[in-house]
Amino acid sequence: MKKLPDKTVERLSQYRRALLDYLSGGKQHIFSHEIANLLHITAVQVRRDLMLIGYTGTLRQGYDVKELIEIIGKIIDTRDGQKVAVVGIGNLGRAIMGYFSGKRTRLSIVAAFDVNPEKTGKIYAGVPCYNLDEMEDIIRREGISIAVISVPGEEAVKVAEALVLTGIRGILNFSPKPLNVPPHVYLQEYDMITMLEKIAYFVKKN
Amino acid sequence: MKKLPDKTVERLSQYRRALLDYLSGGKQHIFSHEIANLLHITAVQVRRDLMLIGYTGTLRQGYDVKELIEIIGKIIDTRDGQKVAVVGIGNLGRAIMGYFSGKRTRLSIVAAFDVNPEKTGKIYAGVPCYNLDEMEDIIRREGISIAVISVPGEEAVKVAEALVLTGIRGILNFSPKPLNVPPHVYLQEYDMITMLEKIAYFVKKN
DNA sequence: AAAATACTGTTATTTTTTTAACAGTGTTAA
DNA sequence: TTAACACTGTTAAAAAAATAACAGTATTTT
Ligand SMILES: NC(=O)c1ccc[n+]([C@@H]2O[C@H](COP(=O)([O-])OP(=O)(O)OC[C@H]3O[C@@H](n4cnc5c(N)ncnc54)[C@H](O)[C@@H]3O)[C@@H](O)[C@H]2O)c1
Ligand SMILES: NC(=O)c1ccc[n+]([C@@H]2O[C@H](COP(=O)([O-])OP(=O)(O)OC[C@H]3O[C@@H](n4cnc5c(N)ncnc54)[C@H](O)[C@@H]3O)[C@@H](O)[C@H]2O)c1
Repeated sequence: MKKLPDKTVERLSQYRRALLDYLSGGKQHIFSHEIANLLHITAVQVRRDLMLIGYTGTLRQGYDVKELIEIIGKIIDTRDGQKVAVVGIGNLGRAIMGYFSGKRTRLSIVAAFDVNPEKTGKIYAGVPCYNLDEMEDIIRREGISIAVISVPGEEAVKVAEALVLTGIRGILNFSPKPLNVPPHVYLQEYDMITMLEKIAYFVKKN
Repeated sequence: MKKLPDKTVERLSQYRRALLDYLSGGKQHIFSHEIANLLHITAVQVRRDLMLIGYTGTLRQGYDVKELIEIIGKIIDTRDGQKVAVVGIGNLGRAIMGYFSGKRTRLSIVAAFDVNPEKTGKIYAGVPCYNLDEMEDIIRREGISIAVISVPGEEAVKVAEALVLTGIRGILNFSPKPLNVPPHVYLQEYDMITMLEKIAYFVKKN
């Protein structure tokens, strides 16, 4: 299938979670406008996204919830799930590890890395924390494809370079330093200060 | 001035931080392509953004760094800065508080709210944590205009409704529940699982 | 059985964002 | 003093995303 638009993929992930929730309410089918209500978007957008993935509902009945969840899974997930590493087990890194632990999902955090000897060797949220030296080995051995960077800004650039060398395929960067990675590595940056300053701008009365 | 595009505002925030960094290197002026290199974007985009804010550099010299920093400040910041509250002092909430503490910026976290009596009454990263009951009072009294939501998903919708009633003007939501706020409240959602699943999709070999 | 209704799927349009093209201009080099 | 150069600022074009328009169809209502 042709690559889907970025924003459509984001919404598919959200549809799936909303639908899993909805399933527990016992209903088997759902209309586009109902999905739209769950996410506070429009029904057109939902239908357009579903069109793009080639899933077609039934007239007057809407979409089969289980089927749709499954289809979305086929698009997003790999057969065996993908493995994730967190680099930098500070306050944010630990919050992330804690948050993911126990969530059943096709994405599992299987390794953490840090340089602080007080942290390496320990287990955080059930996941071992290794020294940065071991990163390449372990990422290759475990087949980890995605990394989360939560080291201080000054370190992030070096860490990203090292990650690229390990053959990682995707990076989620929480440090405020813009990273530069080759095109075969999918990079998603999230800079909290930028987001807050953006809000500040739009909130400001002129 | 006319409202700037969303993405331009994001980049302005990033320009400013990159420029502050650059200033410490002692240089007074900077070219568009140098700014571009700092953020790993293109020089055209930089020049276009600066055009939109009406700032004009000098030929052959580029932009005056201090001046540009100041102009961006005029656009993003308010005279007295804006006050921020964090609702939900769990792992993520505390990480955020810790991260912001001591950063000199025009955005300051001045209050935290939680429902857990073990947390309320305490000070986190220099900021008092109040009971949720007091939220409306304190937000109004302090003139807090921006809130960060880091409560569990099930609570987020209620919290957001309560926040809207306090007269808050902007919300940054970290819970995975999509929120619905009136148009005068600027909402920015950040759903970490969605972002990771998006990466998973683009990283997946087909 | 005709008309109204309530949906889906798709194409068309609009809006937003990025990228490209290029005219203008002071500066250096020939 | 003319040509080449190295920049900026702006307009034009392209790409991405959201929104609107609408045709198609099974079902219900009249
Ligand atoms: N805490 C937050 O809420 C928050 C918010 C926004 C952005 N951030 C960003 O996330 C990053 C981490 O923030 P934090 O609050 O967790 O910081 P922190 O100082 O608590 O943690 C940083 C961790 O990274 C480790 N580290 C340092 N250099 C390393 C390296 N080269 N390789 C591996 N590990 C290394 C440190 O030992 C430490 O454990 C920073 O870039 C920060 O800007 C954090
Ligand atoms: N921890 C992470 O890295 C992470 C990552 C992604 C998303 N999130 C989201 O952020 C939110 C918080 O995550 P966390 O890991 O900090 O969870 P947490 O359970 O550690 O903390 C939640 C906090 O919210 C408080 N709370 C509960 N109901 C409340 C209410 N009605 N009003 C005020 N406070 C209330 C709790 O007392 C607790 O202190 C969740 O929605 C989670 O999905 C967290």
